[in-house]
Amino acid sequence: MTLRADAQRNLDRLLDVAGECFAEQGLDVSVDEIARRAGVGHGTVFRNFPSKDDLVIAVLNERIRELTQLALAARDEPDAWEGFAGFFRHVSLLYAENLALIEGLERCAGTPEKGELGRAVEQLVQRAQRAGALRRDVTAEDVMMLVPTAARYPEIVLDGLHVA
Amino acid sequence: MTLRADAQRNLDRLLDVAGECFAEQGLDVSVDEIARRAGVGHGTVFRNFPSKDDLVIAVLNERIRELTQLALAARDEPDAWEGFAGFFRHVSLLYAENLALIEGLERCAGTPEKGELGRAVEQLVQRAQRAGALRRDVTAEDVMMLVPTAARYPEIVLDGLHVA
DNA sequence: CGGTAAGCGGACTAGCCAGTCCGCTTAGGG
DNA sequence: CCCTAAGCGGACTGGCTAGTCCGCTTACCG
Repeated sequence: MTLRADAQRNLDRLLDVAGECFAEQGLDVSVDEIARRAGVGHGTVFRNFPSKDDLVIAVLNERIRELTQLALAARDEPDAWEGFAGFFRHVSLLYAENLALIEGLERCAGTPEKGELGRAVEQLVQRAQRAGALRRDVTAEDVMMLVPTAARYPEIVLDGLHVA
Repeated sequence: MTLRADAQRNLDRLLDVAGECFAEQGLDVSVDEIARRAGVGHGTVFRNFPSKDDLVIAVLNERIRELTQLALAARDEPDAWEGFAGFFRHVSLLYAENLALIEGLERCAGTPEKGELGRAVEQLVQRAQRAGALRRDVTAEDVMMLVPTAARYPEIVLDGLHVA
């Protein structure tokens, strides 16, 4: 079962615009505003996503998949600490320019996307710990919790995480 | 011009209850709920505070004055780094159990209370820096920005701030 | 103890929100 | 090109919010 061409265009545009709105203004933007900026009626939003929450989760899951790709790439860096630190810096930047990540990531607990991200970051953390470069008393979850602050001060937090 | 005894009781109770509500649930609690928990009608809230925002600021200013007292006490600690670190740990705890601080402190920019707090923290920071124990590239403002994350991981962030 | 103004609180308004529904439009297969 | 169902969007609902207002209550002064 495939969508009509115009419907598919609207859906794509909707996800793009919703991503921008949530990033700029946080998850409290009204569905009306998203629909207006996407050039559709808000009825169209609710046909594609039964509730606003479903739209939020769809957008966040896209962002989470991107984070997972970053983590997997960082795992392939030759130096374990540099791989970890590079990932941390990159994610900090993304958080700094995306309110949706700060406000909404915990809503995705339990989704398969969040699980994959968790596993990827865990590998990164364990590799850096085995190399003796990362404090042994932090978990992957701790690391992700530290990112929001780190968004403005990544080097200070990295210094606190580093074993010299 | 002094308040009638019952009116004064209501006002005190209102500030207490509002402080609790904002701490537990954040600044989005409705005025209705605060009034109900304080045992008054919500008309009474708006007689004391022209808008909800005025109530929020009144509550936050109380918290800020408490923080300022902590900073002034920390300045009198014999060891400059321990004074700073103790203040940082204490404030982290307060943030961890008070949503209002996380959500609302920036609203108080410009109030005299916020100015005093800024000056007190600045003294603390400069003393620790003169003692060679605190990174020279952070300002008092940076320190206060780091607290929210530090609420869960104060020792890691302190380690990042410390000069060994 | 009685008069009065300070104080009270709930009914009311206006605005915003998510979510529903249905008559109109139009894409696209035959 | 025409027919039809997929898709559209805006009018509508219901619930929640901050803020207003006024008739009733009660603290407290003389």
